[in-house]
Amino acid sequence: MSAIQATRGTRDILPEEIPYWQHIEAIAREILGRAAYQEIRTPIFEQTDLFARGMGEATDVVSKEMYSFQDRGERSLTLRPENTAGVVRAFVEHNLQAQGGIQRLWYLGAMFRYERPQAGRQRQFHQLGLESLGSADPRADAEVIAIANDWLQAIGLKNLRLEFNSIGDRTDRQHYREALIAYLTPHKADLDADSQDRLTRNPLRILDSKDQNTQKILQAAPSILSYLSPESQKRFEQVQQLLSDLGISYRLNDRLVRGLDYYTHTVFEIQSDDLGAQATVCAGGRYDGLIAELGGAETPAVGWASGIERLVLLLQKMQKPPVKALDFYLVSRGDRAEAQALKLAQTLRQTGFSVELDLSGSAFGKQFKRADRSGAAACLILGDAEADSQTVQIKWLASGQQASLAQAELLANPDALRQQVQTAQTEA
RNA sequence: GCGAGCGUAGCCAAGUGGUUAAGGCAGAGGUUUGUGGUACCUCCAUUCGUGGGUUCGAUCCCCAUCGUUCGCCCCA
Repeated sequence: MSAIQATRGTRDILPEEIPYWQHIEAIAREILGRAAYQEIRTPIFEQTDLFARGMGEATDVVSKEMYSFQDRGERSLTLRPENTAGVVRAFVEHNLQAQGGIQRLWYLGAMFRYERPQAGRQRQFHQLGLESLGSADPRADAEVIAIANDWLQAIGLKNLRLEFNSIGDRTDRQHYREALIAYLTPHKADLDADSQDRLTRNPLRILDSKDQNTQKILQAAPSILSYLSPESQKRFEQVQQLLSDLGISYRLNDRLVRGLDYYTHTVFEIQSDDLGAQATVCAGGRYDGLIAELGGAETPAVGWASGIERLVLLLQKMQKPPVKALDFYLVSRGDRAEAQALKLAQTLRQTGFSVELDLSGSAFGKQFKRADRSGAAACLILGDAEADSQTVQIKWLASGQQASLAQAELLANPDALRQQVQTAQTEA
């Protein structure tokens, strides 16, 4: 009888890995909070139509990567492949724009895409993202990029690079699209098979083909930047100026296009070279048309999303996980002592200390061995002798110093005890 | 969806068509029946992802399947 395994493309995040996640999330909460962002939690599944309209029917994500199913009421539902559409849906549904000003929202949660699993790519994965809804000001673009930058830096990641581009508004892009098709059509026979197919389906995406010959042909291709209207050009330059003023370095990449249809003007990716084929850890841009597309008022917006698994992979490559800080490991042996040990553990916990209680009942020698491995600052020892006299032995594991004191005395001055624990922990 | 590699204990890992599947780490017990981090001893896979086939016999060969890794596609 074989045991059931986690399904393909999903995985368990075991306690050993959790410190990395908590580190990433804690810093995000801090930095997003300081930037006046508020958390939003939207459903994990939505009506299929929301994603089809939001991301574009022709995109790969919609056409072949969605986890869609019918529920018992015959509704077509889809596990969210990304969360911008869901956040925008909530924004429109609850009329958040009526609250005035701009809405700054962030989210964290599981996303689902039916793809072939690979390093840094699962079918269920987690994204942390933000959406700044309601401002067309170039400062909004620069602000969201600056927040991403601060966050990734505060996490401790190095060697990241920001790729930055503008794809203009719809009209700019239409003109460019025509020019690109006009340029590539004579070379069609020399393009790789995928690119030939994309020439009619989604020509902009030919730009990031990895095929060498295609890239060679593209060297002389027209640039999107030559097709920006004067207004689009101006806002592109403004965002760049703001980034420079903030001291954020970026690489202009006029070949950077994004896979989802809703982007306008600013698009960017933050990439790492340490992840193999999945280089992008954070990506986003402006999406001025999406909110109206989904039934809301015409509202400019900009945002990004970041894949947590990829950040965890990068962190694991560069640092050891933080060791858990345990204050006390409590060993006990004998009927009276064991009964008292639980009470003592609870009292210490209620006073604010962390305590691991050894439940094995095995020989003291074994319990000490576990105490040592627990990483605790001190071992508390409770045998029947101590139980009878209402005392406890405290042994500081790093120094080996041991003392006997009344249980009441241990808790008489929590601040002093906390001080001792901290001293022991910093020494260890 | 396409191509290639891999799958031996919790982890790392050797191995061979033939009655008993190395080793290391971790774990459990003991030397030490109330004192850890060292040392020594003992234990820890009727079984080699799963199912089928070839064979007198398969962990090893073949097929299928599941999972995984790398690349493509695509994306965070």
